[in-house]
Amino acid sequence: MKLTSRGRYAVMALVDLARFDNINPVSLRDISLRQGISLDYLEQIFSKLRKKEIVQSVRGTQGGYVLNKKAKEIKLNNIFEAVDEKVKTVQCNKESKKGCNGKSIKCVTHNLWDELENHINNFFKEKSLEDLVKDNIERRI
Amino acid sequence: MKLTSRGRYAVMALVDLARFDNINPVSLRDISLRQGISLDYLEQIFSKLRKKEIVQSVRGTQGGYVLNKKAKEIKLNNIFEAVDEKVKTVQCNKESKKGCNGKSIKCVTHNLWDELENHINNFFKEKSLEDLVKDNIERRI
DNA sequence: ATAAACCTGACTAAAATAGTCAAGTATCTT
DNA sequence: AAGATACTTGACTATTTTAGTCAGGTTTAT
Ligand code: FES
Ligand code: FES
Repeated sequence: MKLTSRGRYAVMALVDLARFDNINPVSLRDISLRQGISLDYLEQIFSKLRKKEIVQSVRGTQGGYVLNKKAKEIKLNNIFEAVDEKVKTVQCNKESKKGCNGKSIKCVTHNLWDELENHINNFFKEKSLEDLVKDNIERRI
Repeated sequence: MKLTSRGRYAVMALVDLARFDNINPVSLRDISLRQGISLDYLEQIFSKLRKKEIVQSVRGTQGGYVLNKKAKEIKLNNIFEAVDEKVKTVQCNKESKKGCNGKSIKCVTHNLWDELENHINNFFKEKSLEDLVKDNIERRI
């Protein structure tokens, strides 16, 4: 199981944004430079974040992005959902002969993976962007 | 983040094995049929499980595999480790200019991913094969 | 002997990921 | 009005990983 870059970048970028958007919108170029993430890739990611109303865009010179909610109200699971970083542990193939078909037949481990999925998602639901920013400021990164 | 088939199959197969190895070794062919997993793929997986001493093989006719430890002592993290299903959340690229280089420079989210990794691994360390078998018997699957 | 079952390594196809590239549009500054 | 900055979109590509196949063994009970 691994975390994809897309998910990781989304969180990195938003932590950056949360720290610097107090005065002016933050341009993706700045985030790109500070966090070492490809500008083009950031654009893809922010397009998704905007559609899910996690950030707001400001076009034109001096434009950029701003958080669309309080950092406290943005949880990790919201971010991941927005960028399609979903936790998927079950198989449950519609048309498998044996085992994982999800409906009538559940494989011997189905419940286990369900538990795991919840376990992970709980972690994401608890953490807010604000928590992350605070952590960072404390450690002076 | 998703669980790979290899990891899922390894656990499915071992749960099956744990239920049926009391009298005779269990052949991969039987597991393949019961769980709907490709025999060739199972062989790859069991080769790894054997090397990590989670199962023991019995060659020849009527051969098969047997658990090498008590089901209670086999934890999920042992299984995953054996089949290289590792949890990887950090990036920490050795040679990245900005951000994740892991040594001197840690990106703004490094600690978060570390926490996540621990969170997930704790789940794996707690669950034993015995727990899973019991669950299954209770639910009469 | 022979069949069942383990053993091994190489090979391949498909999917997902991590980007890149190109051609815009909107808005601020001068 | 011109130019620069920065958002917007969609298509395209390379790389990597995963999942699975295949072929050719060896061991051992009967
Ligand atoms: S994971 Fe859902 S039935 Fe196997
Ligand atoms: S994840 Fe370790 S430095 Fe970014």
